[in-house]
Amino acid sequence: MKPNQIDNAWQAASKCEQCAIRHLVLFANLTKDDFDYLHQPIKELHLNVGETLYNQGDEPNALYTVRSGLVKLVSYLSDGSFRIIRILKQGDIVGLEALDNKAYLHHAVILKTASFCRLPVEDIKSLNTHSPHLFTQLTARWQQTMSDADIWLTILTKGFAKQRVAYLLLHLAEKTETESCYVPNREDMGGILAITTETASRIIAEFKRDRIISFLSPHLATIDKKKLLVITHGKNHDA
Amino acid sequence: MKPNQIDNAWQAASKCEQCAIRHLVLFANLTKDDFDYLHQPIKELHLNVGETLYNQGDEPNALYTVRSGLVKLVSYLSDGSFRIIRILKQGDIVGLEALDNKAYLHHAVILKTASFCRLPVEDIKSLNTHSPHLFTQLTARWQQTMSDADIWLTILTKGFAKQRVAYLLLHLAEKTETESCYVPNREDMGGILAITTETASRIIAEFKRDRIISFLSPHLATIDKKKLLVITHGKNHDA
DNA sequence: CGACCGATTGAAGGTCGTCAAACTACGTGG
DNA sequence: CCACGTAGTTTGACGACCTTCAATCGGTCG
Repeated sequence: MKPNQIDNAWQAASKCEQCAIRHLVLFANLTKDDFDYLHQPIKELHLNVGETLYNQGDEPNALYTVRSGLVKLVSYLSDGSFRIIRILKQGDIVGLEALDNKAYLHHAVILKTASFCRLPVEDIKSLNTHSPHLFTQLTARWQQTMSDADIWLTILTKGFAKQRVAYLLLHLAEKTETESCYVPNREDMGGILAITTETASRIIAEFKRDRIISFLSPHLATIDKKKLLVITHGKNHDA
Repeated sequence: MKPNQIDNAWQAASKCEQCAIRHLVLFANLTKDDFDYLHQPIKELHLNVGETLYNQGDEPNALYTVRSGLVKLVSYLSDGSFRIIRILKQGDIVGLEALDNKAYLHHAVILKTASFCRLPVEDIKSLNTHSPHLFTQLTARWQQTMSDADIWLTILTKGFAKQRVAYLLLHLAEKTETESCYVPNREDMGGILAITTETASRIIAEFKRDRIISFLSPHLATIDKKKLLVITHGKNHDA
């Protein structure tokens, strides 16, 4: 156990100009002059599965660019149950609400070992005051976030549980951009899709029997995208 | 039928400095100097129930502040069904995605006779380049939109249809801030809550029998907030 | 008046939640 | 090495809830 996850996770300052995923991140189109407005070098941090980047209600003084891994944003309801609001991958921004100076709105929990760049709110604001470049990127991120949220709302409230699970798997496969696909545990799937763990389990078990999904490890599997796509579209065609 | 809704809806330019709801709108904290960056006076427009402000895919060259009335953002799915993504009231911004220069993401349809201020995208961008005041407001609006979307996602995917209808009515009552409450037709309620028109109708009919809701006109009713609150919280207590 | 649209109600069936139990994997300790 | 406990997954049975399909009712408009 580390006495302080965050402190120990700090790495040497990143060099934004040479960043390998620069095209994906918030600072994508900043000029060399723009970087001079940063008060301190941007720091990078690494977190493991289950660790939290921040909690709901924490004072928000930074936002984070996801360099690798997966993060879930979790919100708890008055009855003790929870809902997973979003899942963020490489290039996404975690904690955009920090710009509004109030409080973080969710718990940000690591799903898959992740690394981040920490962007202090003051720097973002200062940069934005002096340069129009960042505004464009911020607009795009906001737009992206809204658009994602709309898709979730549209798809995840539509159709049978089976269709929703199929869609979720396809969505997660997009995020990883490989043949293998991260598969959340059944409880998290329930939290994402608004179904019970049992229902999630039944459907995943059925997919396994139908060879639609094959687990390589507890949270990693290969999926048959064609079959899943068919399931998302129509009714159950039992072959 | 008007040959062109938009043209005829134009009113004389509004005087932003004297706007009665200035504290609510995007230009809330602009200075007198800031307004000099506007290329043309801000125009106001009025639309009636069923008219559209813009359609999904339209080229986005303006965003709109809701001065009065109600607007629904509608998205159609591949199977022909639709989902209502958000409902916007006084002070909300319609078409924020215009800033990202691509296309409107939804159909914006008037639910209740509404008036808007039209804010050209070029003006917004120009203003933002010259003044930091607008950025603060934009951030706040984005934040508000995201926050609303999260609440919808959380609440509307949780619990029985009856609880969801109850919550929706309370939510709509908040929007109007009076004893009377706008009540969408049953099909729209279905589109919002991801239930069928029949289910929506059954629940509203039951609420009417239980004196929880009383219609003043087809789309206007008084509601018993206490009883509705009880319903949103717990299981069905048939009295 | 008759057509039409939306709201309402009924009946039947399917899906999913609830409660419960068995099973697996994993780590601990005897 | 094996017994044991814990946590997550799977499976079963039952019933409530909601969808589907259909018919009826009420109001408006031509």
